Amino acid sequence: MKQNELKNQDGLTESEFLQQYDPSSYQRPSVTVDMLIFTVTDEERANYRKLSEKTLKLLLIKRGDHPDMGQWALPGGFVRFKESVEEAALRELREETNIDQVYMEQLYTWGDVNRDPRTRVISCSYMALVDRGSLNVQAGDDAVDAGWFGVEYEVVQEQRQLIADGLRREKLVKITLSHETVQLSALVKLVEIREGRVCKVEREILESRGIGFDHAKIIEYAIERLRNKLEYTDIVFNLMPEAFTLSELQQVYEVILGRPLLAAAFRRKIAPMVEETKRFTKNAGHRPSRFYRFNPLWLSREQE
Amino acid sequence: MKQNELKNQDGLTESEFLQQYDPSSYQRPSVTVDMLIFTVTDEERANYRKLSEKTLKLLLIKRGDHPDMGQWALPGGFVRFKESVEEAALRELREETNIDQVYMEQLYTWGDVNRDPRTRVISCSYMALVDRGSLNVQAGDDAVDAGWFGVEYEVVQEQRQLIADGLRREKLVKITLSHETVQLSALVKLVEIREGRVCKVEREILESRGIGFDHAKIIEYAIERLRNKLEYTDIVFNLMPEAFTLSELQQVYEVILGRPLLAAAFRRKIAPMVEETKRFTKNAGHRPSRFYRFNPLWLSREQE
DNA sequence: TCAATAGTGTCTATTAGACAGTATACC
DNA sequence: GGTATACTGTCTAATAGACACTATTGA
Repeated sequence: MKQNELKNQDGLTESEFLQQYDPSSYQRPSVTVDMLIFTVTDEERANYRKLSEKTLKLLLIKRGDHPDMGQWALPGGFVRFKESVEEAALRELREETNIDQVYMEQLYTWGDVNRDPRTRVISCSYMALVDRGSLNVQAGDDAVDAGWFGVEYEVVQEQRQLIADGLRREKLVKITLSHETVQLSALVKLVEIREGRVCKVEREILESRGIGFDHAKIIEYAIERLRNKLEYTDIVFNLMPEAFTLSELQQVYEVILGRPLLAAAFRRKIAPMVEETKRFTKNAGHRPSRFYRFNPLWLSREQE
Repeated sequence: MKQNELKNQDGLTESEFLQQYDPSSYQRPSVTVDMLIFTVTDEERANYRKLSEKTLKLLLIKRGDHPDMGQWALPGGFVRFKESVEEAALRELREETNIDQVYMEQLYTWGDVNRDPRTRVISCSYMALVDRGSLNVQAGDDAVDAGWFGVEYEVVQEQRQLIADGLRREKLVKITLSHETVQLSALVKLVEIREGRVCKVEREILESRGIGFDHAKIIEYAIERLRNKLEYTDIVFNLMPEAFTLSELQQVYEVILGRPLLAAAFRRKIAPMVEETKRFTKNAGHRPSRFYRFNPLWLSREQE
């Protein structure tokens, strides 16, 4: 940015203006990042020839200090004055997972006034997708414990209602998070009101068992985004190892979308995104499956 | 949030902890909102029987003080300590356009360290779509002038390049903004690097003529989002008056997407989103066109 | 009558869903 | 041989692109 020689109403040039500018003259909110770190894991096989099932997992930290001490929350922390928001997110990611070569994207910024009892906190959420193989988790510094929670997302109620000059849609989503013996859950209400031309979506936490702050809302949002992007981008491959079978890939889609897919159609759709390898699975108790890898020449449409 | 009777490492309960918590102990960034307020206007008709052309317009404010005094920038301002980020956006919108019943959505939060020479500023951008009819613009308080700028978006170069273990895509976008005799322009470079599983998109401003701060980048991002959402949601109707013809609607699509559409396919696709009225255009110099209105029963897929 | 737009019909290509049918390992 | 998965073929339905064709007005 070039310096500006114009003088403002007080007769100051840009550099004079900046010299007298006092940033401490009003109260500022704090800014944090919240990380939604997802991965997919294999569960135990029920029997030697069955495929192992996949589970979508989310990393949570047990809060070791106030506020919401003892509850589980998204990893995250304050954005430092001299780092960008993205750098803060990468730093948190590294602190929690010990890796930094991962896919990460910004989700949404949560700006309500009373999100945190300490002070006014605006939080910018990021979603990271990591492949289980490259992972070696450790608890963050201010956390008693960290855990990968299995994620379940269920729409328990859906309503549509005509109102004056528009429509109101309501959806109740139950989110269940489980890790060893710990089970957390939340009920999030999504309301979409359309009145005339105004359309507004609001999220409200009706119940939050063991999940700190307003993080249930953020988790709900992230799962929706993940599901949507799964369908029109190639982000899945961030959850996969270097080589994978198409059945595994399909399982990952199914566990994230929460519904079964037809193999034939799935393979057709996925075909241009992957390339064959010469390797096959072994000792499966059934027909071996070919390994594929991501085809980087695949052209995704521009995102977002 | 319930108070917590647990004691932390210092032996404090939650309420004791909050009492001794000092939020002023470290330096904080400022948070602002930047508003991308779009509308579509009719240009003069070239001849009595031609249709008038549509133009996509964006509201910009001429900066009346440092920094970037004299340049044009997105309307916006600081988020106050006791208002939510969304409230701040609505407030700015009201200050600029004098209306508050409009469509608005959060776009992205820009968190680089040196975005603003005054101090560290994190900016949360919002897009608002308004219909020209309900509009009566006035300049904001700290602005010398406000103007609706015609928006042109042109991809001037596109490159794909194989790199070790991945792909690099580069796109140069030229944005031109014009209002009366003022013409602003910017060249934004978009780089998408895909190395192994890591995928990153970065935006860089190569040239910015008359556009303040890093706003050219934000404008580029907003236009991309607007284009994408046009295709899979019903946001167009926020840019339309209560009643409109399908040709007008198609024109709006065309001017935003920057390419012509085939009428037959367009009508088929749009059909379930609109409902007929009994009114027709008059004195057009050609066959009259039926007016339609938005059908609020149309079910958009869940957004984002 | 004709310029200019409004609106429809239909052929084709592509894609998603459904499901049957074949292939192949390992116990 | 039987089980469980891998993978293909094909019918159908839905949708998008292309383009020709008909309809309707005001000057």
